[in-house]
Amino acid sequence: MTKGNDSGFDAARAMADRFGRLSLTMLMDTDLSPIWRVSFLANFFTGPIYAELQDRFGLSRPGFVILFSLCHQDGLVARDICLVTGLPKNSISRAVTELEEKGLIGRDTDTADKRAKPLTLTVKGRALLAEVLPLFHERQAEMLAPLDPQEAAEFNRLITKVVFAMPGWVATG
Amino acid sequence: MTKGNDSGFDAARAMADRFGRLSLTMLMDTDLSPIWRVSFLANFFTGPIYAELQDRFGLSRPGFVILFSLCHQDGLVARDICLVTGLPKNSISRAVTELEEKGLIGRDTDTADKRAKPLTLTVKGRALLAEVLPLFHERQAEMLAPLDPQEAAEFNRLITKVVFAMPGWVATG
DNA sequence: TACAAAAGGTTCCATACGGAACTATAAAAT
DNA sequence: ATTTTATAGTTCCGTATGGAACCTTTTGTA
Repeated sequence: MTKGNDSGFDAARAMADRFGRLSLTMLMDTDLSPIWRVSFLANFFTGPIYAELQDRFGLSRPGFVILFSLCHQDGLVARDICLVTGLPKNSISRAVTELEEKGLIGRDTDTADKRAKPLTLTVKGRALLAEVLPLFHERQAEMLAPLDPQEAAEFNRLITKVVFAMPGWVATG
Repeated sequence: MTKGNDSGFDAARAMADRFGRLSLTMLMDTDLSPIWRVSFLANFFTGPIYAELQDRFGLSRPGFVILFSLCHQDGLVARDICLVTGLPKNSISRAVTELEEKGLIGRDTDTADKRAKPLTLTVKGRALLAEVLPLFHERQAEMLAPLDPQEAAEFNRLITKVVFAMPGWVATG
């Protein structure tokens, strides 16, 4: 990428070429540009990668989140996944069934609470996850690439601050 | 909000209460936490507001984006909206038809290019938009509230930098 | 010109999605 | 103890979604 005094112009032109001239307005020149930038980033960032996941690995978005969650904490139940993703419980239920049928996770019944069904990652599930994770790592690296280390650290600090203030204003479902 | 040396703890507890303990792990302690924070913010940020838009005003997400785009630039065509949102053209086509039926937008036929159908905001559409925009403004203010002015400026600078680097790595659809 | 390729929109159709009702178990209340 | 209320998951079903085929107009090419 050109690093000159015209790099701002280059970036704007590349943006317009790829996303249309309107995108410049939406990202920079409206009252809602800050919020639009967040949506825009998340949208074009995660959208394509989940599509690729579906195509290449037959793994749905909820499916991936379940595997990813389980690799960090075994024995989670469906409700845990619902809370952290905001997805409705029937979507998670379907995805769990699907993952179990594919042998990617196991589903027990809690002896103490027979309603709950703790989930565990199988060897096969862990292997698929290992295959898939690099895609996300690459993507994340690309996202942060334009920032130097100090900027990246500051960006992470600020977005963390914003995110941790959310419980105060996000509607309680 | 409590501003003491325990505010970090308070924030973490509030987060766990609202989104589950797992959310703390996902937001802070994984290799993909940076990317997760972006998704998380966008998800819980825009999700509820679009649901409210549908319930209270019968306005779909594509519907809102179309109105919002048109208020900044009249005469846009469906394709412009597709590019800036990443939504497929049939979704936009449906939304446009719906908005026209409700009298919120007008749809001409370009005399120079009879394929294109430039859209315009009607008085009614402009009025609905004026009614709806405050919701987004409030939401945006809440998002940025935890940051002081310098931090907010820096956050905006950094996310802009990230977003404008996207054309280099987002797949060309 | 003609003819192929591309582009803007619409329609068709299979699938994904999420609200609501339901089952089964657990906790709370009287 | 019995009844009510709440919770974990599943199933049902109408709706929304998006890929693919299609129509029409425009652009590029021989």
